[in-house]
Amino acid sequence: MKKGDHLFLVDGSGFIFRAFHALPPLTRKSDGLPVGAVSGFCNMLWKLITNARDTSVGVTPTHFAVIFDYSSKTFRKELFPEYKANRSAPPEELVPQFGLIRQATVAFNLPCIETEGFEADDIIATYARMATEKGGDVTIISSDKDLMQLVRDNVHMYDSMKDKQIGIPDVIEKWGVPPEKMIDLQALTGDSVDNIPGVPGIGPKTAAQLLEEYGDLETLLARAGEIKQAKRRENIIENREKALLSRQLVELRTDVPLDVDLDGLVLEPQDGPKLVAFLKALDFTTLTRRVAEATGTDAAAVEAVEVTTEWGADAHGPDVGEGGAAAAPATARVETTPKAAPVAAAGALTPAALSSARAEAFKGVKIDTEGYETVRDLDALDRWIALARETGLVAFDTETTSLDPMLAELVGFSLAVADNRADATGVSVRACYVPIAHKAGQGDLLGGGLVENQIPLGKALERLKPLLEDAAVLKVAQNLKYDYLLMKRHGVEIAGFDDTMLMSYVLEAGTGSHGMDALSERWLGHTPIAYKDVAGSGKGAVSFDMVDIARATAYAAEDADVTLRLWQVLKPRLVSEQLVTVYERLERPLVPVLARMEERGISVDRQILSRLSGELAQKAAAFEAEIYELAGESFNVGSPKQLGDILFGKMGLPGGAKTKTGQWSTSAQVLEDLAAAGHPLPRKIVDWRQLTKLKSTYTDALPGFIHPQTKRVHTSYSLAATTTGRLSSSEPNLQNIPVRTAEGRKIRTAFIATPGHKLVSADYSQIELRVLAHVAEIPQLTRAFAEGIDIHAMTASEMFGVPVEGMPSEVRRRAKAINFGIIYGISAFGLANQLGIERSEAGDYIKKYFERFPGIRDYMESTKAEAREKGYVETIFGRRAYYPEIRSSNPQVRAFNERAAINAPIQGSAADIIRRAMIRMEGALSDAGLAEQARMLLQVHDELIFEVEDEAVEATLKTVTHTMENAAMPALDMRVPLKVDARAAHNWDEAH
DNA sequence: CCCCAACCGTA
DNA sequence: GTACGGTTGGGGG
Repeated sequence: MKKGDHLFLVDGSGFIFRAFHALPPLTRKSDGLPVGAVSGFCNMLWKLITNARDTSVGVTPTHFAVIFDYSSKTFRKELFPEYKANRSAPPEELVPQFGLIRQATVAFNLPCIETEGFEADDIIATYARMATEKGGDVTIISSDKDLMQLVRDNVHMYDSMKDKQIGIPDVIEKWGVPPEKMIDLQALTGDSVDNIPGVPGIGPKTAAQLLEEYGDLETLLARAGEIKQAKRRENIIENREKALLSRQLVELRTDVPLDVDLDGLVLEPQDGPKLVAFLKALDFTTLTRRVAEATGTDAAAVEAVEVTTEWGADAHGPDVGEGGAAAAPATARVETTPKAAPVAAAGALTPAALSSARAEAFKGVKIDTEGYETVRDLDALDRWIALARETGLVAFDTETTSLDPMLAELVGFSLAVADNRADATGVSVRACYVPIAHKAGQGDLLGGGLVENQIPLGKALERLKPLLEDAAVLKVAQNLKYDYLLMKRHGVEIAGFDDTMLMSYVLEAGTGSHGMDALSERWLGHTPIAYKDVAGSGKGAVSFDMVDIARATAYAAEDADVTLRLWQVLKPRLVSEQLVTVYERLERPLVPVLARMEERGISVDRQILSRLSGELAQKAAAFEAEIYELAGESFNVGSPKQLGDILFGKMGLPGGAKTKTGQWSTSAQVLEDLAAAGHPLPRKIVDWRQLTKLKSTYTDALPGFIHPQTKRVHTSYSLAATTTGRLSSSEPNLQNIPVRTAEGRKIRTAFIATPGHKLVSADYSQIELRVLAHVAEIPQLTRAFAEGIDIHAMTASEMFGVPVEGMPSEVRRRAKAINFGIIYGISAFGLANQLGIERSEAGDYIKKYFERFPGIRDYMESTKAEAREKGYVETIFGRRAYYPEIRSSNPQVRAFNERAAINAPIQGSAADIIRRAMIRMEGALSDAGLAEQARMLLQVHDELIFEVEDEAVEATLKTVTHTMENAAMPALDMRVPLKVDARAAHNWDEAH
């Protein structure tokens, strides 16, 4: 090693833990072997070996080593037996990956270093010393704070997951001390993870301050008597020995005896076949392809190597992989690289076969993200538009400055078309990116001039509008609602579209994410460029207009490309699964409806919220004072942990339930019980929590969502977030605005109609019980609904033989709880909890209920059976909800899935009904001549909220009620009438 | 800085 | 007992 050489030291043991938690779980498809951390490790190594210069490391390594911990028996353990004593066993999915990562290192032709009795950190420290003594530079690939003491001018750290280099200023910024004082700082603070004691009560801030004042640990200990704060002074004097011991534990050794010297760490060229054989064994298709290409290896000709999950002291040496000890080694199957399947003409294929053939074909073809065209002028754009018109099919995607379509500015858009003249599977896809508003400069106040050679926004829209609004050309997008809303703000109303996200949702609700990356992975076997790799993440993130256009082209055009490929696979699958109707009647038409609702937003009175915030703050403060008084000390009331310590530790109250982490629960239920037993404090806590909840979640947060231009609040609805078919609302969530308590309802008074208007709220009465009566065909329920009888009273009367007239409220309350319980897939445990009765008594109720309503038991049993057999259940309109875990061997998991499967057709059918009402609503209002006067704003599962001109209120109430009550027709004539209550008022509280 | 657990708001 | 999303505290790197 000489000056100018650069040694990379990878903290292998640290990486695996971090990668395991940071990366999504990944398993080998053939056998479920967990390989997520190994995958992250391999990708990181490959990137550093081939491309370190383009990362924030900025240099190419000449020397390279991967360092591991040997075992837990180290010199530190001898020094301090409790060292790392509170470490729990690693997660079971992680265990097999330890061995695989060592094997990966060998496959990469990299030295794999470990030394008995020392930790990886000591070895790293030793090599770093050796290299710098020879004049070389060092980069430690880790973000572990324990290694920060090594940072120098010529020793850097590198966080590979964040692509961030850590130098001296970074250490100072983060810890308040330079790297060489990190040892003293850690000696003072200790480390609960490694069980290093430190000085109690001293955290990083205090430690940095003390070191700033006294220089170093020794001086500090010598002059501890001078510290002003009494408690701190005592602590330090008392724990002097602990601090010194901690220092010994924290300080890294730089004299570890090493078998391999620096010259043994010279970076060797990659052995293509050897590495490919390993990567293939783990099914890392993308990386296999990359490596094969870069090393000129014919991947198809390489046989996957056998891999082993063995490791540890017994597995050391060259015999790795031969081991026959405890765990049976997981062996890879040998597999050839998929080739583009020969496919017959589309006309000869069934939809199912076409979908599969396309998926197979796509999986065998690499997507080349460098081959996309950047469209720089109108002639080129016109050629693409002509191509789209010619084929009648184009994938469209926008790139913007924000995830919020109400705030986003258009930066560019991408198009993809399929070449019809290629084979019928449509494998040949061409894509382009059209930059419009990319900026140059550093993003400071002055930077940010438009990059040259971009089509101006106006010109682009002028060309794009006729294409997007022409229903004869099918536009395909992923999560179209976003692009629809954005384009609508630019005066373009997209017509004639499909949405791959909604297609996936219809096909497989309940089986995971429907985001594009996940779909691409699932259907195409392709990992698209990650957004954060283009625009950064966290602090280093930039908006898309600051992204380099070449990079933006690769990313954006790939999105359109992938979207079109997904469409080619998913569209025929909708046909073969007979889900076209669900998609076309319940999903796709809702996109423009929701986009318009979001665009309209609702008016929120800032003054009301601000006044409420003030009131809540005062009341909460008063409660806090009383709470501290009763507790005898002040503490963070918002911390369940601290609260638990006070209630069940200090005050010795009887603890009730435990949380799943073993903490005492301080839930409202537990506190209510304690209050009922005569303890004054718990009641105060409950009240305090209510007030602070209202303040932080609603009165403080809502004003921040008021749009700067429209002055209204625009929520975002997700169409594909739930398993059952419900919508969800976020940013802000307007589906959980308080209503149950008087205090909470005040928040609803802030949701108001603009002058000259009213808010109309229309909600379905008992829609889920009506759906249940319909699907389970329960005569008593059907009759009661037909006659408009109080359904809970009827239930109570049937069960307990009590006449409805003069029924005690407690009896009705119990029947009501049972009715709700049925919808939720009742259990004796849950019902007992709800009613505060014994489980046996709850069991008796359920038994009696089933005797009276045997149709419900039949329905529940048949629904469970259906879910078990088919893996999914269906709503009355044919929407599917998948429950793959219903066959779990874990009884708890199974029971949970059974209850969910029972609930899904009920909740989901109700969701379908209101979807149908929403889809028809604008037409109905328009037919009634109300299009201009009544605007639908919000949906809250069984309720729709409109803003209506005063004169149009009566007519709107009528139209809305009628549309909602008849929403199931004509597709379905329900056995039970649907009932809607609607009213109008100035604010949401009074309208509801 | 990110993630999870606990808690709690709605239907 | 179902379905969600948001806030806080706390633990981790």
